[in-house]
Amino acid sequence: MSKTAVSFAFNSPERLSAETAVRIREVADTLGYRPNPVARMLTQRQTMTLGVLTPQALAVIFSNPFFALFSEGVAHAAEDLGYELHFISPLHGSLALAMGRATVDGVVAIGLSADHPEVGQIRGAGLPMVLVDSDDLPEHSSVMVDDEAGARAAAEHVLGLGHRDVLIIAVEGPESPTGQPQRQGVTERRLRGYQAALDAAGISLRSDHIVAGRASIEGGASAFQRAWAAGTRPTAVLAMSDAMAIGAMRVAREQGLRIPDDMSVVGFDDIDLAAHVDPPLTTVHQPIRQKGADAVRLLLAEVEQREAYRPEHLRLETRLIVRGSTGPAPRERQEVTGAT
Amino acid sequence: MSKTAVSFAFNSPERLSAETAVRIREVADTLGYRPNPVARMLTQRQTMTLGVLTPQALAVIFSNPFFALFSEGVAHAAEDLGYELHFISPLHGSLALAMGRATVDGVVAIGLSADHPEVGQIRGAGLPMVLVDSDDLPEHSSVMVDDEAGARAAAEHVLGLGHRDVLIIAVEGPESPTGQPQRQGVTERRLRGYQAALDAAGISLRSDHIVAGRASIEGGASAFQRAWAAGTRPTAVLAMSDAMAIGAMRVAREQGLRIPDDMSVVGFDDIDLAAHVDPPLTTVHQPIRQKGADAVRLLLAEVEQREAYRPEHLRLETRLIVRGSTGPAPRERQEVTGAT
DNA sequence: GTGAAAGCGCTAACAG
DNA sequence: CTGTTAGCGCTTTCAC
Repeated sequence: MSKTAVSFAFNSPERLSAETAVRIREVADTLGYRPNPVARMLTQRQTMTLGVLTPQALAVIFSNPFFALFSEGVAHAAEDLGYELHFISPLHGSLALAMGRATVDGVVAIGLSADHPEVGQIRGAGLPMVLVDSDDLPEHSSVMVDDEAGARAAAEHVLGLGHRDVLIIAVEGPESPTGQPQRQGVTERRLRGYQAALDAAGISLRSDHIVAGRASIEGGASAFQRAWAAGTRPTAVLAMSDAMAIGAMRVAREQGLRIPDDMSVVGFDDIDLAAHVDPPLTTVHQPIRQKGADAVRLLLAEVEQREAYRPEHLRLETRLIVRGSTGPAPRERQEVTGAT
Repeated sequence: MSKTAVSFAFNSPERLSAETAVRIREVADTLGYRPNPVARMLTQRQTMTLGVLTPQALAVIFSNPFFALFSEGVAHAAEDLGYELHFISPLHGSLALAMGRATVDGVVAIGLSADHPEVGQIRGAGLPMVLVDSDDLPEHSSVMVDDEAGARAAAEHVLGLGHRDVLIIAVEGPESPTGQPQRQGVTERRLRGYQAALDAAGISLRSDHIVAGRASIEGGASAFQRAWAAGTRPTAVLAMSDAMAIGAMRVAREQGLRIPDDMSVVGFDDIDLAAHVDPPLTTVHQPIRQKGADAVRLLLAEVEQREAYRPEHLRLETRLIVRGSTGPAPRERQEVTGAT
């Protein structure tokens, strides 16, 4: 009984007499032996593991509904295809360091702009990668969503309801860490969408009617709070994430506003919670789970057929979901606002 | 410039002239070279990765608030200590298979009873492991919560409010997969707690006043629905998870019941959502995040000081949080119930 | 059907 | 300070 025999017993039992194979496995069981998976990875030159690269600490992933939904899609696809998943988040503050440790066959990067140093590093190393919610890099597959159209639809909706005084709650830029994997690119695209609708309606957006915060309930609450304290009295709020919209609603309510009677609110993402808050949130739906699943599918295309591989660039649809948080612009409030 | 030099440049730059080290790293960068982490793991005989063994598909982890909270704790501790995290969930339906692939230095097993075959496999292989919400195995550290005391407190609370007709919504046994990582052991312990309080009050629990379902909102809804359809009209519901309690509340409301006026509901876990439903859920708080963090801490004690290691068995406290979903037993309803 | 030997890419004694 | 060498534990041709 040699090493070869043992190896065969585990990997290609058919090349051994059935009897020997069984015997070997029994002995292995008794001894508590298991083939060392690291050594195995080394000789096979593949890890059967996919990496999910995120600029966030792992702990926030689990508390961020957007990320949780995305991971659900990724996990589902990876498991189906027999791959393990490895979440790569900053190690001792450094994503590059974590990336150096990561034993993966390819990487899904979410919320990292294409000029992020780690993205360059991975490209240089020739590791397969797909970019999600980033920019289009010709050599890499990517998945994004039509943020601009979604934002425009949201703005057109409130405009159609007669609102003329709109507050935009944006996600903070990359300077300060955001609570959600959406960065410059996404924020910019959504802003462009809002702006386009306002322009078309001949409404100019005052710069103090754009506030920013982290993409969380708290972030939305404090951003709205800040605007309110500064005397801003919009009849409608366009938030770049549902979490922020929910935070804004909470503060608004604390200020005595009724939603949607006194003020309308629109979110973005359509996380599960959106339908269950009171009032149910009008929002822009994006297929978050599917983004994750598609990203994995694209990544595996690259990982498994290195040769004839052609990058694909997916752009998924968004759509406005009208629920209870939006309504006609209030007459009196409009006047009050006019006086502000 | 030899392999050694390169290795040093990455691992112990101080053993090289500063100049050479820099030069090597530059060349490496240009070439897109990075030390192969798998080979590195092999020679170092450690992976710097911890495994989280779960009987659930990864995709459900992200949609299960209990699990998300637990993972948050695990992730936080692991990141602090410089370890990567690897979630080990059934591969092609087999946990053993996934375990075979897993390149980890140790494992946190959650919701797996001690007699689970994979637990035996890991023990046999001599891999460090800590058990969470399982049974106590003398050779392995473990973390659990005082489920029995928590359940008893919940039951005593409703009893103290005058309730005499109580419905228990339990988590399904291991036969059918549960939506939450709590199995036989946990279910049994909680049941024991409820029972003890009822016994002490001289109330006998009819067997049709225990229903079970998956530990999710839907599971709770359908379990309550089933009981209701069978004519059960309790004045109080004790659910073994907040998600189930919330599901039961939804169905109760659909049946025209007002909570807590017509019926009281108590949950278990105290997930974030519990405080934000309407009415806010009275529940048994357990330190879920901390369970995760403690498990990692214990695991690392074993991983890093193999020798003088002594297993520890932690039992964390639970405590009743009274919120708006419980109130005095309704007089009339009690009579109605009596007639059922 | 089974054993011998080479090598996956790296680290770490050990010389030089 | 730098190069040589021997493994880490496995897989995999290639003979037997």
